[in-house]
Amino acid sequence: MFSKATEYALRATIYIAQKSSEEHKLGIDEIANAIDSPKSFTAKILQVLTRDNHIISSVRGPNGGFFLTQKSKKLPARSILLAMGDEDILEKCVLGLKQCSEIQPCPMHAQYKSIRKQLKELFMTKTIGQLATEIKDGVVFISNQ
Amino acid sequence: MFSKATEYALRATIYIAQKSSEEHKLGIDEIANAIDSPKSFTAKILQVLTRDNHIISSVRGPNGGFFLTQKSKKLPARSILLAMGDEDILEKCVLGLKQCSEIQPCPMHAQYKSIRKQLKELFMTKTIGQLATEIKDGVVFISNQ
DNA sequence: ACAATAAAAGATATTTTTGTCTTTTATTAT
DNA sequence: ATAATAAAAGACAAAAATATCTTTTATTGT
Repeated sequence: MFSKATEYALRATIYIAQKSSEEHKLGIDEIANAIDSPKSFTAKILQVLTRDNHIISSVRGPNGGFFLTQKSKKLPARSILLAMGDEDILEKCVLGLKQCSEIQPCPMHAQYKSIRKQLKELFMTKTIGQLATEIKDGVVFISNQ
Repeated sequence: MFSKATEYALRATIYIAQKSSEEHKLGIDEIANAIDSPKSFTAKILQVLTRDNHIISSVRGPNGGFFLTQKSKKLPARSILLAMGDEDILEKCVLGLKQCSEIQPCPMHAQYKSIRKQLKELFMTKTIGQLATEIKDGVVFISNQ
């Protein structure tokens, strides 16, 4: 569905949203470990989300780390896909046809459009904070062991 | 959603199903041109579908080419995904978690499982022949121009 | 038999994705 | 000020995906 980078971005952001605050920031070691992702690669991804997209916040030095502002927690999950350049799936034709549309539908269009719409709806309505809360509610912990 | 290879595989197979018969086979040039894919790369993909998976049939030499048997037209679109090793999307967690399930759901599981189910249903019920017929019915032609 | 045709097979190239490692910069506590 | 800490930045490496090109093999019509 998504690239590894986008998967890590989603998992990391949700994890940070759940565990961090402005007073308690998270280090890259803890994050990468918790979401089962390669540390250095994850650091690069967090850089993109932090520096280029301001979805995640960070400070350097002792007691530094990553955290999410309340404002960021209100962002839809889709904003992570946009930041990672991986939002095509919410828009594009299943068969990869450029001109696929209501007027020139591909053979799967009629049935697929509803699925794509639901997927888009999911990523547009669910906020990062909501996703983090669903973990807090005790349902599950992000880990891949 | 799918890899380029899988997109080409789906488009090519549907195109061959629509245009070919045991009496009228299609050459790689026509196919690659019609579905807007790189010729040699498409040839490799057709090899996989032909030699390894027997979804497409082929004969060499003059009047040779690719075609689909009636039996193959009854295969579900999913069989192409399986052949291309790209069926993960019908099974896996959106966030890429290995243990995501009803018991250990990821924060998106509750809503995503319905979408994934519909996608799987689509690829399991729609046959290659049905997809080809939807084009024949005059709705659209596969091309990316 | 022979030439022409078209897929099969094999080798190679390019690009993208994924991943690692080292150095630098900012921040903090002592 | 200085040392310790932790992210930022940059260079590099490996793997996978995408794509191209050449040679071989099977088949057919003459």
